[in-house]
Amino acid sequence: MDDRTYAAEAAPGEEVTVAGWVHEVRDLGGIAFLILRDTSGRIQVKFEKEAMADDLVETGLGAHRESVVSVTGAVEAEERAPTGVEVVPESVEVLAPADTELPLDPSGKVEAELSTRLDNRTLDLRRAEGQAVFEVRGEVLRAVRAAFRAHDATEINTPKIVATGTEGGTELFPITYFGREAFMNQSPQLFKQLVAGSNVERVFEIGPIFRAEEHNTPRHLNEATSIDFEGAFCDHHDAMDVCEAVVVAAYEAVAENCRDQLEALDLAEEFEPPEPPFPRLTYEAAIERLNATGALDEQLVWGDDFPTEGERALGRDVGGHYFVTDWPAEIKPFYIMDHDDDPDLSTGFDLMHPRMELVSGGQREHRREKLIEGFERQGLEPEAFEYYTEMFRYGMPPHAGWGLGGERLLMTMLELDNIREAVLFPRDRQRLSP
RNA sequence: GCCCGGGUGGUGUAGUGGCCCAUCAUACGACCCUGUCACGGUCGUGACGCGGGUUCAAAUCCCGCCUCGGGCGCCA
Repeated sequence: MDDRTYAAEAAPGEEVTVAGWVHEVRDLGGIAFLILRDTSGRIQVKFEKEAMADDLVETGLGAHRESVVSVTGAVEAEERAPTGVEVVPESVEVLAPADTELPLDPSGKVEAELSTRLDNRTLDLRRAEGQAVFEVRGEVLRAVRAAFRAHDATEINTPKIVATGTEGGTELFPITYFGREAFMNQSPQLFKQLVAGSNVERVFEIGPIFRAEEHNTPRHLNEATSIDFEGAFCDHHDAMDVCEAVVVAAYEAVAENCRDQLEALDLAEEFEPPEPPFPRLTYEAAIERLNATGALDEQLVWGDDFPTEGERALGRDVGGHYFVTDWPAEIKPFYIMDHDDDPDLSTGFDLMHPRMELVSGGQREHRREKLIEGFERQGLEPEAFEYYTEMFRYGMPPHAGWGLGGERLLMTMLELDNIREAVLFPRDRQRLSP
């Protein structure tokens, strides 16, 4: 296929071979048009029945929608054609026929439900919108990596099969590991800390996390992509700075490099990168502000977590991304450091989008004794985490970091209704294939 | 884990006890049409998730199962 030309690049005067899917055949009688679609766009192939060999016309017009065809012919400028050019075919080959009845309509004339789309993801991704989401996703990941590198962070990969859970609390998927009990990791948290404690110092990881919660919502997955950062000699303020930079970099890259995709998603008009710095509200201030909105039936008091409706109300009030800082120590995990001058207050922070939580982070407890106390307070057995706590004996620097839900970033960025749209093959409560 | 709402041709839908051997769109098949742009026109094929029950009568009401979606909790 060396001499294949993309639909969007076929120039008048050239002799080309274009290959792609039959998007539509419009047969007007004496003249007919086959719209061929590939990754770059569409191009029209013209069949003038009188002037062309019967078998050529038969092959071309007999191809069903979504069949894969290869067309060789001359490209001609034609202002009546949708893209200003059309191919006059000399030969047409059907490389792969498609069944006549499709499980969903890639031309988008008839909507399909999300579950139908996910069952037929290949066809779904032939829709311009589906293609656009994952092209944007690729750009986000590229931009995020570049932003981390600009902050001197090294990309790492940590195990997804582990002996113990990270934080307790959340449900883990159990597996059998050569006859021993093991789990799919819910977070790279402890591992990235162990690497931040080395000379590598600043690390990031983009990888899967697994959570066995049986929730059924448009914003949860059982396998998600976590974008994690951890930096030695960072405090929670530094971590928030990096977080902000990474999120903004993702938006800016999409604004700059994904115009066509935003167009396909009908977002081109309103798409705007968020303006740093994001407001940083303390938990206490956030509670007061939320209570003042009057959105909740019951006023929140110190120590409460924000209910879903509260997150949304506060999001509407703030109107953009914002951090919530200085959470009560009791509702943050053991590895988050508390303020020295107020042990009830933690350095934990969340980054919120008006629709939902995106990031959770904080400065970590690097003092071994305090860390072990924390384990005990949370009802975890420190012995199970010796591989982790032992390393705190040998010079663990102060460090901080965070984890960002990759799909949530994409979902909020592209205003997707359901997080499953942001994953090629989502894993949820009921979906295990494809 | 608790709670709520759905499942009708390939796809998306209308249909709250008889007006339904089920509506519309799209797809599919046949025919007509030489500039379509979601081409148009005529005709045609094609469906009530599964099982049980109520009733003279069930797509419609009830029960169970399967399945999908959503809300809360929790979280990324």
